[in-house]
Amino acid sequence: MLSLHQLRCFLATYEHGSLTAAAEELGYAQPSVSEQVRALEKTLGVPLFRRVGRGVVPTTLADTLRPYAEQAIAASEEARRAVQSAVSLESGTIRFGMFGAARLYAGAQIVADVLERYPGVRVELIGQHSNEVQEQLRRGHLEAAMIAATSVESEGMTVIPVARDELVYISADPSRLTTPVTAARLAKASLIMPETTWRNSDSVRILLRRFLHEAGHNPQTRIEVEEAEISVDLVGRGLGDSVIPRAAAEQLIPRLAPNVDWVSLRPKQYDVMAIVHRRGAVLSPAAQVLIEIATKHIQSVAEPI
Amino acid sequence: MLSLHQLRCFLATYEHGSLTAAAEELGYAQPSVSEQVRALEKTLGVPLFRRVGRGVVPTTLADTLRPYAEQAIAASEEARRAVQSAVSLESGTIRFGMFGAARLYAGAQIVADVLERYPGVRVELIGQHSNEVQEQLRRGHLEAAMIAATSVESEGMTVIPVARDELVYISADPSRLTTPVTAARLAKASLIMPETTWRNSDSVRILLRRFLHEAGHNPQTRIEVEEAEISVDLVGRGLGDSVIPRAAAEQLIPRLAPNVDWVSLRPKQYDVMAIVHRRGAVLSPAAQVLIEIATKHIQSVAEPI
DNA sequence: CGAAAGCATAGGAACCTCCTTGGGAAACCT
DNA sequence: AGGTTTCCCAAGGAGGTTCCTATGCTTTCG
Repeated sequence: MLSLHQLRCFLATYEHGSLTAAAEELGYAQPSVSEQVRALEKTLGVPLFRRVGRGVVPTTLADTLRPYAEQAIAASEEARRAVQSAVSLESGTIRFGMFGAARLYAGAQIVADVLERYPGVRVELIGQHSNEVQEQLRRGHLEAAMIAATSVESEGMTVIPVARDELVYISADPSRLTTPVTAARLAKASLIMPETTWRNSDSVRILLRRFLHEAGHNPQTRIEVEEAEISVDLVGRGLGDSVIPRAAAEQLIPRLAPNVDWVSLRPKQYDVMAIVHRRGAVLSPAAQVLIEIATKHIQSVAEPI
Repeated sequence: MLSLHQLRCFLATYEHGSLTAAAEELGYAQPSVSEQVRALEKTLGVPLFRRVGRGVVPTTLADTLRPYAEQAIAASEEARRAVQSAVSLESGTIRFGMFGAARLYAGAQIVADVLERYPGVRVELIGQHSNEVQEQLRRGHLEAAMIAATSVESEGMTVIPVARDELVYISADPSRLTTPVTAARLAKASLIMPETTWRNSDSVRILLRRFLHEAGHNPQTRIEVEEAEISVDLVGRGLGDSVIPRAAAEQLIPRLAPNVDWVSLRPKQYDVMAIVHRRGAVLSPAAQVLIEIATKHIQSVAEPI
């Protein structure tokens, strides 16, 4: 089988017209280079050099081989270089999981920050929802992620809480916002909830279910939609109320439904955001950078833990 | 050190997302591929796959590496292919030595014939003079050549005579061409001789010197020029006479000096053309092809042996 | 003709490659 | 939930490769 080592020896010999000189350049003894070249000639089945008195002379077949050999060597060296520069974050891709709400909070700003610090990299923020992200983590397609920790069955995962965000009750009807909403009142409300696909494992849903169960009530939603933006929009149209993280409320309400306002639950409920990665994993520099930046931003819009 | 083998294992693993599948494709046991990949990771100093439960998942560094690995592999395969096609004369270069006069006889026709039979090849006809060609042979820069055998000290060389060509006396004065020219007459003639640089080792000179010496005369040349064409031209202008191979005379006189004619020497003298190569050398297909074609053409203009 | 240069060969030590076997973890299947 | 399968890693050993030193042979050069 053809090997780079053989090609290296061939090229050195070709350039020097001498096995001895090639060996010296490569830091080997002369018979070693001789052996490699002979092996190459054998695998190709053709003579590459004529052994002629003092020295060796390339055949025309060697002339034919040379450019390809050079290309192979060059590609292998390029490979080394490219990987090194990627590992030092001069290039390459940083891939990081992030659930929908967190992206809403700070996604664009995080990408901008990373690109400012590492102009050569490509950034991928992956995943729509915490559970989806978690699945990718579990499968190893992601190294680390920022997720809503409440929804995590954390087996095999290391979870590092970073910030918490209060869940607030939003409504277009000011009369429902005069006092904090209790479980009893929430159970009677007509709710519009997002994240339909993840109905049973969405962290906000889990929190609400627990909140209601503890007071002996059952959750009940009137309208299910996929996007948080749409549920806020619908609340603005007076079709129902909703419960969403406070940072999401502050971001979405002014934009989508200025007539909507919010009030706390009683007792207050918190969605916890956390960094998550496989237990025992050694994080790449890329992942560490993104964790650092994402944490900083999340903590600037939500409450640090 | 990076090796093609490692890259091959890496690529197979990358494509299958599995060491086992890669091993199967490559025809190895799984631990072997595993070892190669680990060695590659070690030499690069970076992780290329995350080992995650069942299967492995490429890291972004693997994504970075892949195109370079593919390029290196591709170049090595191209190398193989290129050499094979060159050895089968589908491509590559045929290099062949040929002394000036022989090129004059049939050079262009030989090149045309080779190209017709092997459209992909490049042809190099090398060398101005038999001695120069012979030197290149000795140094191994040429595999084989067609030379004027008279001038060869053939030690270490295999010489295969192919054709002989009579040396003829040419003149613009018809009165000197009525009878064959003897050594006595030649000694008195005013001669224009080509191949100045090779004065002492040119085969025609050697033949003439021997021809004259045997009759007790000394050679004497009036004008020395480099090119056979020029000497014929000068003979046409009546500045002297010359002795050149008959085939050269037939080719050059109509073109350069129609008023010139020729006559034999007495006794007739012959320049011998031969194929020459290093003793014991195994000739490449390319060289064999050129020998065959050149021989055919030389024998069509000169007298076969 | 002797000296120097340069390739080939030989033999042995170190290393690499590949295999088989066995173990453990994750995923899949009742 | 428990058993089975899948897939990876680890270990150990056989066989091959690589690389060295030493030596011999041929060519070249003074």
